[in-house]
Amino acid sequence: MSFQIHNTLSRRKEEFRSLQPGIVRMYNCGPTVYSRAHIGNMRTFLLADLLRRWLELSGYEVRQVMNITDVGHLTDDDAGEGEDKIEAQARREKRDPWEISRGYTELFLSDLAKLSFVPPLVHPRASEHVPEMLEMIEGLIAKGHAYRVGDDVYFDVKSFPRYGALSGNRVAELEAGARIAVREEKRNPEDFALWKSDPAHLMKWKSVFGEHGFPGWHIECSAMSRKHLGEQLDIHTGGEDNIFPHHECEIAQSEAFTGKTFARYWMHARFLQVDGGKMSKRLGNCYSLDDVVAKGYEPRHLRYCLIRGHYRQPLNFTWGILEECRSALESLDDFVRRLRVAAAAGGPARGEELVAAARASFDAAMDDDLNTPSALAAVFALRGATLEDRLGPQAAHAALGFLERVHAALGVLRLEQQNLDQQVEGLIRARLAARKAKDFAAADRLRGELVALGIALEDTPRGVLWKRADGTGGGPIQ
RNA sequence: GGCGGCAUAGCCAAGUGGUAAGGCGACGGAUUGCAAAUCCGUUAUUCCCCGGUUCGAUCCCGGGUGCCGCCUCCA
Repeated sequence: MSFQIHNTLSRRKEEFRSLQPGIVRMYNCGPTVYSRAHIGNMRTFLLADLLRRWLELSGYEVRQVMNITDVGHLTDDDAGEGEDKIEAQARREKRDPWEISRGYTELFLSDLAKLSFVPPLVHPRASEHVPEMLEMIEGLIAKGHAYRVGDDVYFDVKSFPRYGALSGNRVAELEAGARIAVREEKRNPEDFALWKSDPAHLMKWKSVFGEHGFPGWHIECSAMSRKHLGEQLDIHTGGEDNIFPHHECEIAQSEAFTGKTFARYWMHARFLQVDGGKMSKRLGNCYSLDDVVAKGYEPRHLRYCLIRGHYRQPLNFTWGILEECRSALESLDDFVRRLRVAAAAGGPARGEELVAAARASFDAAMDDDLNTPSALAAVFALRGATLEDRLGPQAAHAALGFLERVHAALGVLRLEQQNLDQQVEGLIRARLAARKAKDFAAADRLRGELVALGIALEDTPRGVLWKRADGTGGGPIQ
């Protein structure tokens, strides 16, 4: 079975094949760093991380680029009007816009790290790629796809007949839409800004178009992907809202400039819903990772919560659901401990076919357009088999290996072994001896001491399992 | 108005033209020195509604209803 990807462009699943054998060039639309990223943002970025991980496990070298938009994203991009989002936030916070973008960039990267994202090759900043953008803009003018009006530059949508192919929008219908762009200087209402000039703008650059210019939002991705990955991408990802206009515009700019297909596979994540609807500042449910942690959850609980649904399906978030996710994940932690016990125990070889079947199901699910809910089901099926004691030591060992793969793909398990300090291990062994001698009073007293140290015990037929009260660590003592 | 998506048990969520994975929760039983965990059993007979195609549809087609997204800031 090969890797199947749902391509927004064709609206169907396609077999994934990279342009260059063994190498995948992937560009992920990243955040505009004007505020704290919320858990909905994370769902979209998680699609990128999941893809990265699965492609690598499938044997590809993945050249992954996720941009940081730190300039040029206006509150009304296509009209080329409105305020720069970062400058607007700077005004609200009464700070320098560069401070704003730097601060939120750091927070964003720290959130990704906490959520176990595999770092991309590079997180290019728009502000550091203005020369590359200008090169493309001037090239587009030279090729007749863009035109200058005063010190502004617009892309001429009518010069690119495929405009609308990704989103299904037709230019004629767009004109009749709710958005009426009233920039009379534009040739067509749907033309979008490549470069704007405004002396009042705080983040600005000199160029052939004047002293006080700044780039349009869409051009950054075309320029940065070209610089870091070349003219043709294998995969381009983003949130569903990016389909139009952002990605439609990127295609137009890049393809008009290079004459080549920009990206072959487009993948878009559905918006996360909260409390059954769109999250909103008004309702106060634009939760960030900090809110999740403040409620006592670990980042991986959120990660699990986000992969429990398929990325193209609607997914709802509530605190109650997050709590269910914690329970599910803890039962998987327990599964790992049981496996360690079974691997260390003696007994005949058996159950290897169950591990092989789980792995086959898991791989098939992931190959099917990253069907994480189905992949998770394969893991739980193996957990069931383990708890029924159907795995011999070799199979248990193999199962642990399988879980390494699961973790490499999903990043939600806890597999690291933690050693007990000698004092604690001594107490556990003393209690074991007391139980064996049927001195239950002493055993319970020792367990009390361990609880005070934050260690929980569980007696099983094969020995004692310990774990820390906070859920970390744990393993068998025999 | 244009473009698109979704509707599966108490909650969450896969999936298939031949009668429904998995998780969480709940209930009953078992096991355990105790505890915890675990095990067994039960928990969807309209898979939103109405038509149609078919030997047969939850899955295909048409219509309806509801919700969501883009077209306007948004991942």
